[in-house]
Amino acid sequence: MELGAYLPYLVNRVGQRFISDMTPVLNKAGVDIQSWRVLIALYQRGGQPVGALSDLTSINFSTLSRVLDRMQKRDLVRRRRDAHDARSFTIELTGNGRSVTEKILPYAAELEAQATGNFSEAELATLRQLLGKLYAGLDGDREQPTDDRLAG
Amino acid sequence: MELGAYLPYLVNRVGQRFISDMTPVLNKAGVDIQSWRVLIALYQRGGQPVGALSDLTSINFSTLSRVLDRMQKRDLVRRRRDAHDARSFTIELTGNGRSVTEKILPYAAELEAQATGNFSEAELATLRQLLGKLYAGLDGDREQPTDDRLAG
DNA sequence: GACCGAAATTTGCACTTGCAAATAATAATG
DNA sequence: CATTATTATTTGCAAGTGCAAATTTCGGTC
Repeated sequence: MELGAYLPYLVNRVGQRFISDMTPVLNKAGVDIQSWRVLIALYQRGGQPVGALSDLTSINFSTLSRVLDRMQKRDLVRRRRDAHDARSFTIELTGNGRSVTEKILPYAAELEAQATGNFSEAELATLRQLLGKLYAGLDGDREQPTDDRLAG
Repeated sequence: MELGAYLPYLVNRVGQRFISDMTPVLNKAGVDIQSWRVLIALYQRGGQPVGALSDLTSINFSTLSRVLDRMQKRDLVRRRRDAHDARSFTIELTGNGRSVTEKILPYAAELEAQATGNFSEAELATLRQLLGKLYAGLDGDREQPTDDRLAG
C-alpha cells in the first residue's frame, strides 16, 4: 500500500489544509472551526435537534453540546425546547448568528473556488459525487466481527 | 451554496467516518489515530525529522512532539539525533512499531476496500487523482518545503 | 571567535475533546 | 398506574490540542 494512494491519508490531508486555510478568517470573526460547521449546517438546513446536528456536522454529540454552550454565550445560536418532546431541544441561529455566517460565507466560497481553480466543472462534479459515494460506502452502524488478533 | 456541494463539508464527513470506523481496531492495538498516522508515514517513507513528519501527517508540529512522546513510551518510535545537525532528530520506527503497524495494516486495507466496494477501478483512480489535485490547489505557503539545495 | 538572526524542536498554558456515567423526559409493559 | 426500558442531552474527568514563548543549535558576518 502506497501512502499517496491511501484514501484516509489523502482525505485527512485535504481536510486539515481546509481548516488551516480557513482559520485566519474564522479567528477574525471570533468563531472556531467547529462553530463554523454548526453555523453552515443551521444556515443551510434550518433549526435542528442536537442529535441531528451531530450527524450533520460529524461532531461527537457530547462535544457538540459544549460547542453549543460556547456559541450560545457568543449569541450565535439559541436552544428552544421542543413543544412535543421536552427531552429535545431545537437549535437555531440567532440574528447575530445568521449575520456572522453571511459575513464568513464569501470567504469560504472563495477558498473553495481557489482550491478548485484548476478543476473543470465536470471534474468538480465528479469529485463531489465520488465523495458522496465514498461516504455512503462507509456505513457507520455496521456490526463489526469480534476479533482478538490485535489484542496484546 | 448547498451544504452537500461544499467540499470542506464533504471531505470532513468522510474523514470523520474513516476515523470512527478505524477507532475500534486501533483501540484494540493500543494506538490512537494520530499515532496511527505517524506509524503509516514512517512505515512507508522511512525515518523522518519531526518537521517533515508534521508535513507528511498534517499534525501540528507541537502536537506531534507530544504524540511522539506517547509513542516513545509505548515503544513504537525512537528519536535519534541527526549526526550533522544536533537541533534535529530523526524519528524512526522501533521493531515493535513496525510489527504493530503490520498487524493493523490489513484492517486498514480492508476498511478502504469496503468503503470503495462499489467503486470501479477507474473511479477509484479518479478520486485519488482529484484529491491530490485539490491538495495542490490549496494554499500551502506555510507548509511548502523551502529547498535551498537548488538555490546555489 | 563573538554576535545576531534563523531553524528544529519542546514546553507552558488555557482550552477542547471523547468516553462513560448521569440526568431527565418519554414510551412501553404488566 | 408503577415499573422498566429507551431516547435526548449534558456533565465529570482524564487526556489531547494549538498558540506563542522558550530552548538549543546552526550559519553567516564582522
